[in-house]
Amino acid sequence: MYTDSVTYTADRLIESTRELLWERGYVGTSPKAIQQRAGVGQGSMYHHFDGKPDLALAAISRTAEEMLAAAEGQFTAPGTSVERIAAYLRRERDVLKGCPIGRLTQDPDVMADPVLRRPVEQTFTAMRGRLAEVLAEGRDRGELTDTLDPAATASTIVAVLQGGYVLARAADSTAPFDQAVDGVLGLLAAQTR
Amino acid sequence: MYTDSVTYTADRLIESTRELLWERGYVGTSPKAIQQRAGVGQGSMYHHFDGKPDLALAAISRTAEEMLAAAEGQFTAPGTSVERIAAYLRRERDVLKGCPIGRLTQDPDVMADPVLRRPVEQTFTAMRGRLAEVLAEGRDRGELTDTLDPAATASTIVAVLQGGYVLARAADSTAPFDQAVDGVLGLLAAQTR
DNA sequence: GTCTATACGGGGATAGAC
DNA sequence: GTCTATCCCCGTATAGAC
Repeated sequence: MYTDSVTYTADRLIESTRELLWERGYVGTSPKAIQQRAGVGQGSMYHHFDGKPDLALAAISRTAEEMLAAAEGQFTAPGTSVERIAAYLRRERDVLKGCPIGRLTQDPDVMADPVLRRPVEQTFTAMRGRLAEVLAEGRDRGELTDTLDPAATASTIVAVLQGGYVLARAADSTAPFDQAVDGVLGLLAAQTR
Repeated sequence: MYTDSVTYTADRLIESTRELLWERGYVGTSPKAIQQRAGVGQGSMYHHFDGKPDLALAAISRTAEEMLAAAEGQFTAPGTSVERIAAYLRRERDVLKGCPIGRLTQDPDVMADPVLRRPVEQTFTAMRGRLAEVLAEGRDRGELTDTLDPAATASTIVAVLQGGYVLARAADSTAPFDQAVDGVLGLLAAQTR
């Protein structure tokens, strides 16, 4: 029964849930751990939220909103289509922590619950759609070749980001992430005219 | 104390561990679930393996070997550099299940254990290195432009694959994966001469 | 609103019989 | 080699007092 009327205690609970979901995923996060990190007692938690899924929904929704808003900041900045995409890909990130939304994709209990699943699905649908718009705009302005497929390329770019996190975590280094980003931007540069 | 001397029962345990790690990750997989899926009793499991980490190491190692061997099959096939990469990216895959190695990257307990972490790290290091070789070969043969960066592009390609899985799982559809692959191959086509 | 008590199954493993 | 018994702590709550 998550609503937006958030008290101070509830907010602390949501924040520690966000952190733990990011670090350990849904399956790896227990109510007890959430309470301890928030410095909130058992009774309080169950007073403000129905349980773990309810709390997770609040946390995931908040993270999803922030992610899209942050991206939008890059997309609406001045510059060419490719410049804005480069700014987005290269902006400051906690690369080794990975994507807080993308990681949920691997969580069987999240994917099995339609309510928890929805914000994850919508986030990526929105991201791909928005990037496709930016690319289409670049093409229409004559910045990009006519043969470039905005939708496919948008999916490629989002995939490079998500996959870059995977490579960085596997290597315990941001280097492969940066390489992957440099690589796709190099390929994209060849599409400018 | 995992070794390669594998009995029939031990093999069944390894196989069910592989499946469960793929479906639910390390944190989400219990010894009990492994035993039940393998049709093997508690005592048997602890006779053949020291415990969950030991069993996981056997499972992960086997999966990692298979993954690299499968990729090598595409890379050594006849055809141009780009053709072989396209064959690799487009080969039959269980896209919605994701990558059994890549998903471990999100598992805090796997990443925290150097022994379990190593095969994950090595798999991606090898994949990126091998793809870079294939690209460098294409460049040296004059199939690809001289300005293409083999190492960066290799990371991009592996990232597209890993990220493609994420997008597919988020959408519960293989479409974004296929789009991402088409997108990167489209960009790569512009590098051929 | 928050606290403590209580509950019940599961995770992960050990012990010893067969 | 495999089986059953047993262990202890944790996950995920519910109940009721304050």
